[in-house]
Amino acid sequence: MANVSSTADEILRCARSLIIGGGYNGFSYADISGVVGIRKASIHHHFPSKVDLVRAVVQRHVEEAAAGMAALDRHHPDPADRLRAYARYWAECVRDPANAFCVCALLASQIPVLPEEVVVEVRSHFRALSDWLTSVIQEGAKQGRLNLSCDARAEAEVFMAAVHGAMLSARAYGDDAAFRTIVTRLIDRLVADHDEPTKRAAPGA
Amino acid sequence: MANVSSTADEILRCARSLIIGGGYNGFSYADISGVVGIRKASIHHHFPSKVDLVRAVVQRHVEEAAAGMAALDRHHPDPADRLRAYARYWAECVRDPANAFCVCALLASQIPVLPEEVVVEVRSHFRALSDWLTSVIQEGAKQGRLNLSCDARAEAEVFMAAVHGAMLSARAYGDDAAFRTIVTRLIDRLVADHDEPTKRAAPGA
DNA sequence: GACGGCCAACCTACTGGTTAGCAGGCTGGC
DNA sequence: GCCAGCCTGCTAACCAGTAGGTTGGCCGTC
Repeated sequence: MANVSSTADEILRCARSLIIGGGYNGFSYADISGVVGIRKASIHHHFPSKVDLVRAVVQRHVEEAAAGMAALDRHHPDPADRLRAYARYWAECVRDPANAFCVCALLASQIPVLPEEVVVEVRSHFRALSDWLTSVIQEGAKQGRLNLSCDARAEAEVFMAAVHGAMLSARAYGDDAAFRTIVTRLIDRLVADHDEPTKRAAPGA
Repeated sequence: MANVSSTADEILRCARSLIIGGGYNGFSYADISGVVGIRKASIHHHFPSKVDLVRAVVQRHVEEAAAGMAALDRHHPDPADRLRAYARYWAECVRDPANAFCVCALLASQIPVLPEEVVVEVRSHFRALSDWLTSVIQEGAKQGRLNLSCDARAEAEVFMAAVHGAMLSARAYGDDAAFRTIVTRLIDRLVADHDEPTKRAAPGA
């Protein structure tokens, strides 16, 4: 909402990248203190408990994701292009170690040991992303730009799962190109299922 | 290799389910001590350090996975059936909270904070699984049972990513049915791409 | 008597969190 | 104009609890 102080902002950004690195139990207040150049107690001043901090990180991610999806909707009238732009965005993130995973996807893997407050935020992100992908795919099908092999919701769930799994594979292989390969395949299959089996030639085709 | 003592075995099983719950930093020796009914020091007797313990868990998982894939090869001559059996196996695991994730997939998400010894084991599992899926899909394509939209390796990478992502979605939604939905779609698309768009009628079709 | 399995007691480092308090900026009242 | 009062941002010092790990020794058995 209101713009928070730059220190709280820095703490959030730092916590975010630490979570992306190793999840909820993979970092401590001391880690943040070291990076931001502030004492542990000062972090507690901005975020009383670790739960508050992580929840704030996730909430911000959810907001930014919503804004990002809205921006994609605005800038890419063609649903196929919208999916490609979404993929490009994440491909760029995956290159940067501090950004190489979706905060919510990473936290989702640790849900059994996560505080409930964080779980609900993570869940809401999955719902929002699935909803958006469903709408994009639905629109693409209506316009004849995308070829679905089942209903849009199911197609969207497969898409989302594959994107998250691709982040995992990139990390496991230690090779960010793995992400791009998988996601490109995924989109090609949706966009050019019948006429262009392996590669898209030109956007207007 | 040689069958270890039942205590070491219990420790391994316990550590495994704890890792599945929250990853490398999501459990402690005290947690295991509580569940197995043994003192912390005794765990160190069997596994000198946490790295040794987790590496052993992953190594066992890799071995069991190899055995499982070999068994699927033996019991299911039809590659499409083999993929379905693989999916069924994991669908069953996902129902059980102590088994609801692939140990290697979960650890892969935390690679940046993992000791190198564990990382190499995790990586080798991803390679082995990708190799096996590639061989199954290749064989299915040769036999005309599967319809590929790209080369078998790429198809296998998409498949593996989607399966891992489906585990994540099931966890995020708190609904193990989400896993089955996604993976069923995924296989249907491979098996019955052209003649049965949404649902497989009978195995012999 | 050597060895495998186990444990009590202990260790150091670090965890998330609290407390009391300081410096500086902004306010209102005189 | 000035000062009291308050708020924000920050910190040193401290806390109890827990992390992974070590030591020395007990007990059975082969």
